[in-house]
Amino acid sequence: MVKKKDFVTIKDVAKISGYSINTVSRALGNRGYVKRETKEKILKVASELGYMRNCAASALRTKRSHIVGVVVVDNTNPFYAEVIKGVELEAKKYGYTIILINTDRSYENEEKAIEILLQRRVEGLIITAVQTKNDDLKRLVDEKIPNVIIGSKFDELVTNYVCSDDEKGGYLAAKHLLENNHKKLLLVNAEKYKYASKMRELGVRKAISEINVSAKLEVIYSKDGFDNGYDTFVKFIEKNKTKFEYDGIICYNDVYAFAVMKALKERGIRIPDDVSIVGFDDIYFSSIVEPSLTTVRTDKPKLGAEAFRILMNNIESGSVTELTLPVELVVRNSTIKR
Amino acid sequence: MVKKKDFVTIKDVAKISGYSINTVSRALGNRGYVKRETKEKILKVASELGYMRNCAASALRTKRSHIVGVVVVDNTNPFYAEVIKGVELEAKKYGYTIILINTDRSYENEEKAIEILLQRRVEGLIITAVQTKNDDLKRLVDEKIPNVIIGSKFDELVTNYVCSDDEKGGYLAAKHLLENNHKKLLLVNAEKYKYASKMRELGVRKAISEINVSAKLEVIYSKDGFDNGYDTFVKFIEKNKTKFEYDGIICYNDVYAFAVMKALKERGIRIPDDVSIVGFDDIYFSSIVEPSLTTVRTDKPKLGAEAFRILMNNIESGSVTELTLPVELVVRNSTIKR
DNA sequence: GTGAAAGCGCTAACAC
DNA sequence: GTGTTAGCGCTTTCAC
Repeated sequence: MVKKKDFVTIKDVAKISGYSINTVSRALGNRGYVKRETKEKILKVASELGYMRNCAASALRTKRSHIVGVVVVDNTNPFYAEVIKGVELEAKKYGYTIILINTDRSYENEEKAIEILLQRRVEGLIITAVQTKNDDLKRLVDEKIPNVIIGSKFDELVTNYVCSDDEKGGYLAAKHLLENNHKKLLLVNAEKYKYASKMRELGVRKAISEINVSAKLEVIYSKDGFDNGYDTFVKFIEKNKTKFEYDGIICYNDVYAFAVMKALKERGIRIPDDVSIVGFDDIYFSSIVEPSLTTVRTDKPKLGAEAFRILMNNIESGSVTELTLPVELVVRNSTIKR
Repeated sequence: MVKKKDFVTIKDVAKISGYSINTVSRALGNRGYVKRETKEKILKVASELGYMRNCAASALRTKRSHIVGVVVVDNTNPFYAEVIKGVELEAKKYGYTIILINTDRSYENEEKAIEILLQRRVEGLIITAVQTKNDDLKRLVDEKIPNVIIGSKFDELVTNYVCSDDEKGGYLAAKHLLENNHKKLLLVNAEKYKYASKMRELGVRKAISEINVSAKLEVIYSKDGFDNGYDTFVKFIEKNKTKFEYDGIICYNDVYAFAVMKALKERGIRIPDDVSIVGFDDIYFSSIVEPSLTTVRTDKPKLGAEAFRILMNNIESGSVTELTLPVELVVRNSTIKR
């Protein structure tokens, strides 16, 4: 282990400037009474010496680390990437930094991540939950460790939540198709246990019951990710060997939509001529793919930024907030009037 | 500010277990001599009390934070997202966590990010540099603060580097087109000052000089990102009002390639029938777009993982490493034999 | 306004 | 093997 140069401490600044450690601390921390002139002198010495405060030390003393933990399923997923960015940007404004940990959809990893972050004494956690189990989250709530959950809700856990309006989103997607005279819908949903999956399906069904009860709806459920979505969908259409019989497909999210589009193209089924596709999230590539994807847009950076702000409120005042952000339908070229 | 429950400390564990603080510390830290039996008792008490080590405290004492700072241009860029993931995964194995900061392509932000991370006493930094200026990096090197730079090199800075073989990549892309009888190439490159931009262009030129010196090459330079790439390219082809005259386009990266593809499609120029397109990076969506993109694949998670490992080596032994990772051409449907 | 002294939770040296 | 003591760099009383 290479010897590392010691950093300049407040003590060094005190010695050189001739003031006490304490006065230096106050001057540097903009806190308590310090004569203007004294402060200037101290700041000068500090900057000359290249002083940099040691956050770990002040965190230890003040019990405020100014760090928040961010636990996500997968930071390479464009949706989470944007959420993370939202958190990071907002955190920066408040003088906070974020420690990022991926769980790769594993509950055990989620549990471990939380453990690690607590050891680091993060002031709070922002979590996009794996949702297969939630004992780890329950523990946070029980121990009153500030936390915000993004993108899902658990009835049994009273805590801070930030979600998109998933039900409304499902509703808008289905409404768009129904109003454009689609009659045979397929919903390629995520796994049933997921909150967003349930809500989006609810919205779809509501639209049907309101707008056209005679429209047909079939629902299939797929694990997360492009490959799983592709496999599930392909298996489904291969089983129904007869002609492909849907005129509109609503997908759990844009990545699923891409998978569906790929499978359809491979089979010579044209989009949107033969079948319309609607996605969810409006990730970056949705406007680029061919045809560009009609989708329900969620405000991902805002999801992150609001989560951070709610976390701060929770830390400061103990307030508990459930926030649902609006969604909007973005119509592009993957859907058509029939 | 809500009062927060104090965490259990080593002192509490000492009191309850009847051993000294020190013995407890050793037992919990797996360090020094502790009788097996004693250790078990202590661990039992610790777990009953819900003890969790305070990393900030031990970091202060040992001067090892077990944190590394990760500074990227933009975590939502699929390339960086994968690099980050590689770092994070590797860091986890070593018991490290990462603090992530975005710079949004601003040198000032990069400088600030480094400042913040140093205050947090990260053990080292992994940086994808903005490259417009590098005084901040120079400072790191001068002050011997462990750091690894990903994706670019600076002649004047002797430090750790991890890059993909950009020159080889450019070479492979051009070779592929030339060998498939393309004669009029366009390189849509990133800004000239960028390391990867220079190297990739070098590779392209080398291929031409080796394989077909009579092939034409034009180069245009664009700022980063889809929108900039699109604008630059459109402006370029609008200027050349005559018929579009290239039979192969090599793009700085896949995102540029998507932008180019979009602009071409809008003008009824067919890919690959009229013009072939080659990208760089092989991000996730490159296999999904239509037509799927021929591209030079870089191993992004490995770039991150290796950067972390090199950082560890540098911290432990002071070793300085420059690593270039191999690239490979992935041929898909955006290129064709002429 | 400024300084002295205590202590955050932990680990390292050194006794015993 | 275990305990005593000091101290990492900072902030927080509380004197003066």
